[in-house]
Amino acid sequence: MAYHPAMRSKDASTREAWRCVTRLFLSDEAHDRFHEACAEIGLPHPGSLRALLSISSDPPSMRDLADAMHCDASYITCLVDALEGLGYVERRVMPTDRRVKQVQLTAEGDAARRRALEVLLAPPDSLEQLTATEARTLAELLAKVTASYPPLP
Amino acid sequence: MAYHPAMRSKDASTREAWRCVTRLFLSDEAHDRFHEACAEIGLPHPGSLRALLSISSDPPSMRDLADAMHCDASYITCLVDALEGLGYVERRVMPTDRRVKQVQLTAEGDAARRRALEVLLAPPDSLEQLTATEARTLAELLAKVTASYPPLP
DNA sequence: TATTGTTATACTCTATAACTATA
DNA sequence: TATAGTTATAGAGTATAACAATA
Repeated sequence: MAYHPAMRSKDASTREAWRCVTRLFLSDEAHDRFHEACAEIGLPHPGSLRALLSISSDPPSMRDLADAMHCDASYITCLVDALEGLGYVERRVMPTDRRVKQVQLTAEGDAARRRALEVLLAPPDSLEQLTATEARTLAELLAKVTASYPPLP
Repeated sequence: MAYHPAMRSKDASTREAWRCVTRLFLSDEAHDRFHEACAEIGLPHPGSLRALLSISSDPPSMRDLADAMHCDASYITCLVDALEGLGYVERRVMPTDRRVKQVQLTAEGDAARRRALEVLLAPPDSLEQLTATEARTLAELLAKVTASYPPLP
């Protein structure tokens, strides 16, 4: 195969970028932030915060949540129990199919979610050191990369 | 306070960049990759892979590993047991202080680590779609951001 | 019969407490 | 006495299996 400098360079750059993401991941920066956000709104599991963030204005069923979070339905029961206990969500039996329960965000739940996001999305010091131009470029590139991932409320 | 467009823009960009990182984090992309890498080299816990990756050529003590991983020493015992059972590391009593055990990587351990990294550092499809220039820019910016984080072997 | 959700239970990962050996 | 490491045990988080209600 012929030498192809552009391809080789692109591959190396892509790998280097992903290596940095992996380091970010291993640094527990985002992980710790997640636990802080849970503490902020009194949630016991990180799982219940993920569930809270997954609930859109179109109320999902328990099964929808299980699918979105790639976990077992029984665990969703546990997570939604916690959210309901804090008054952040309500279970509503769907009239058209009485097997299904829809998970509806309450006003308190919406406020709690906003507070949790405030903690979660506060950038760490390592990002603050970028110049304005660098920050904008980074945001644009990462937005392109994460376009296919589930949105954040 | 006076209106200061550059600052405001920088803050918004930084937040947007971090929001993307959080989405990447929530997507379980890196998390799943970690489990794949564990399976590749027969490790039971993700923790034991983190430990394997933390071992430098200057063999750390059990306590060094516990400090580096911010976890309890007893858990390090469990992780190193797993690594030793697979022949990836050896415990060596330090001659100058016989309380201390140094964790030495074996040739098998070094090979396993390389295979694990191959899985771990293979960039996901979402990154492959960048152009060569974009990938290079992203790598540079992320390298700057993660400069203060622990390195990856 | 198949699907939604719940309960009861078990497994995995990680921490705490009590202990041994060395300093 | 204090520190390194281990053992035994307990806790948090998540899954599996059996079940009830509805379709």
